[in-house]
Amino acid sequence: MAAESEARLRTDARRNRDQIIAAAKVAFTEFGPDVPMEEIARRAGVGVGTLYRRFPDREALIRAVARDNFGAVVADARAVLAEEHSAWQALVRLLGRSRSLRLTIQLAVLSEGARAAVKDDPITQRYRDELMAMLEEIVRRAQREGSLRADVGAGDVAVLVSLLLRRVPVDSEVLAESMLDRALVLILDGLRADPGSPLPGRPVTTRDLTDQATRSP
Amino acid sequence: MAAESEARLRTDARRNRDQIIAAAKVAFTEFGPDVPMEEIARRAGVGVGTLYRRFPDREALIRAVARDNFGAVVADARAVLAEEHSAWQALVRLLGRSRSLRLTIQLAVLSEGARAAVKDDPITQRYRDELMAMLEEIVRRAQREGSLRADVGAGDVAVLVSLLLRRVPVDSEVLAESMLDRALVLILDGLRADPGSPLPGRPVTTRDLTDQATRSP
DNA sequence: AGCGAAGTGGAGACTCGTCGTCCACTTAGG
DNA sequence: CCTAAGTGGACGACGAGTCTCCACTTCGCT
Repeated sequence: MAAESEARLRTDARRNRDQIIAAAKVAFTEFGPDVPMEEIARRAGVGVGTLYRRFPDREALIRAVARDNFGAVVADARAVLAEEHSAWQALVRLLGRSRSLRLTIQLAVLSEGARAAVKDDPITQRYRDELMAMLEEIVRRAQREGSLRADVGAGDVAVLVSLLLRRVPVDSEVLAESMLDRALVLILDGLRADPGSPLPGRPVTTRDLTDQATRSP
Repeated sequence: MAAESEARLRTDARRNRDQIIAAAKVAFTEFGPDVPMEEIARRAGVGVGTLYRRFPDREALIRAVARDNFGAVVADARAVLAEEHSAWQALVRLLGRSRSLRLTIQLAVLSEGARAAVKDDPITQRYRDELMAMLEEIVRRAQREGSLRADVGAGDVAVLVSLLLRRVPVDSEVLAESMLDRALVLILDGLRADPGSPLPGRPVTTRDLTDQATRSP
């Protein structure tokens, strides 16, 4: 349905639509999913009218961005998984903080509103499930190959990444980037296989994370 | 001056003032420093009028809360530093995610607005400097005793803690708590002394963090 | 126990930022 | 060259939050 109406777009309209999504990606990453619609329109070089014509409300836009972005991340992850034979290396590459992964987490995990908007979109849902499955697969393989500590679950990894990928309010972009690069390495070292300290509780699974909305017993 | 006017308060007024600060602490921790003034008043069991009479605007309230809270954290840290002879243990205890430490970071590091409000308050400033100095001291001692990896600075530690202490939007409080407990241990393991991976760049100092506002060259 | 100064609460006026519509105008493309 | 498709941005509506104002209550002194 959406695909149908999109396909029939006049070429200039199609171009504008793409620009809007691209602009929204950047704006969402930068300011979060509450950024004013007008800001997005401005960055896309279109009027708000055009934006609203294409996406009747913020939710629709968020959904479109989420699809686009989740798709990219899934493709990325698949590629990494295929190329890298060391599961640990795959994990490291996956967690390398990329723009799109950051936005994905922003939309899917943090931010109440965006989560709600995305929750019921079947396409995004499929992507998310696939992503989680891949993460679990990597964690399992890395543990089997002995590079990842055995007492963590994929959820633990996800929690750490989501902590790391949140927007940091530091003025200097460069400084922030390098700080986070270091933090990532430190965190990865904490995940390395060798006792270190015993972890409290039981491993966090991906289910633990996704169930958060359903308030299961 | 502030102290003078506070001292002259009628006992009931003084009580209300204390309740307001207590309520604000909780509300700030829970919703961030933008929580509506009315919400704070409600929790304190007073009217907004009373709130505004005591604190002419949000900034004034934030300043008062910051003083109160920083003071507590500093006292805490001092106690830990005195009791614990292992610097590593001191570090572990310090980073144990306490309510007040969380609020402190919230106000002093995250949140544009609060940072601005607090920046020029000399009392808070002194507390902050003292806290930073203590952290540096601990890091130095822990490195000398060989428990903390040598290639990190106090700033690295601060960055990790601030990552960890941000509000996590998970419905189940209990689950969130236990997840973060695990994340903390994982992060601490990454800080442990033993090679692991080489860190990129140079150690982040506390100066790197505090200079963020002044955009130095 | 009476009195004035100190303190209170909350209704509502006001501000501000954002949304989303509407329509006169422009443009793609047959 | 014509028209259906598309555009932009001014503008009214609106919700959330701030802060004032003042009739009323309470404290605590004598």
